[in-house]
Amino acid sequence: MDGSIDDKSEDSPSSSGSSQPQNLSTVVHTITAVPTAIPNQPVEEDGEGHLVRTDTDIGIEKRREILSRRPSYRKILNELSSAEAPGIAKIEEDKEEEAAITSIQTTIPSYVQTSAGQTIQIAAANQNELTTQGLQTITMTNAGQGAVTAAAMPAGTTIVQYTQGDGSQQFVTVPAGEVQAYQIRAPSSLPAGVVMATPTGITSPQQLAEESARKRELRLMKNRYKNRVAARECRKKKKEYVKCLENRVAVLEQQNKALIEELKQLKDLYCHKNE
DNA sequence: TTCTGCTAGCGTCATGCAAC
DNA sequence: GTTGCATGACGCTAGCAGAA
Repeated sequence: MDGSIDDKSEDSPSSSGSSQPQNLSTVVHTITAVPTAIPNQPVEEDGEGHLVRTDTDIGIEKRREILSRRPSYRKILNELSSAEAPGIAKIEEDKEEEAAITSIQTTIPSYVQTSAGQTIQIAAANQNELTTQGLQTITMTNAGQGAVTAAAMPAGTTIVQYTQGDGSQQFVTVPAGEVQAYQIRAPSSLPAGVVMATPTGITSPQQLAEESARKRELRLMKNRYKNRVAARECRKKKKEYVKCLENRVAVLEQQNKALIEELKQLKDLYCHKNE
């Protein structure tokens, strides 16, 4: 470490995206220049002053274990700020933003299913009511009709398309022939805006597998929006954390300079005294 | 002008952890 | 045991700079 924050932070492997080889056994990551945040992380110099670690050395499992033990950015930052440097601001919950998020969260979309082969749009009888649930449009489209056909999707698959409050769209697929077997209900246990489709008369293992896949999709759909927001927050926090560390580095460098200067003066003084 | 490599940012999924 | 949150990993895209 030379005291400066390496631009190739831990974001590098992911941020480089498709340009990076994805074979984990051969990838060499350049990690963040903040080893204190990852205790006992096996690292080594790559010859250019960068700290690197190899996945082949530690293995994915171990790596995950190490990473999972890493405290959150907020925790780290708060510990940093409480331990020293009163100038470092703690990361606190952004109340305004939270409130905004809460209000946005009510726009988690609903979706419904009907018989296949139809393209229907559910219009709002009561626009206000729909708006509060975030449901702007719901469109049922048969993939066989080519409206929004995904690759490798069996012909006849029904696609449930919905539009979120922010304008983004999501799709859920239902295999052909099973749409009729579903009934629509809205259990109170589900969050507002989520309608659950319950299969009836499932017996074969294949149907069970499909059912579990559907359940998984439902769960993911339920979490998707929240997680999108959470990811934004997390990145924001991470940025603040990195900025904080950079500030800390700058402060420490200043202190280091001052101490060197002081040492120099003391040495001079000592030499003159001896003369 | 086109190509290429890099970086930043985003959405999504998986997973660990804490609270209930 | 379940649920929600935080965050790492991954894939994708857009923008930019330098090279051909």
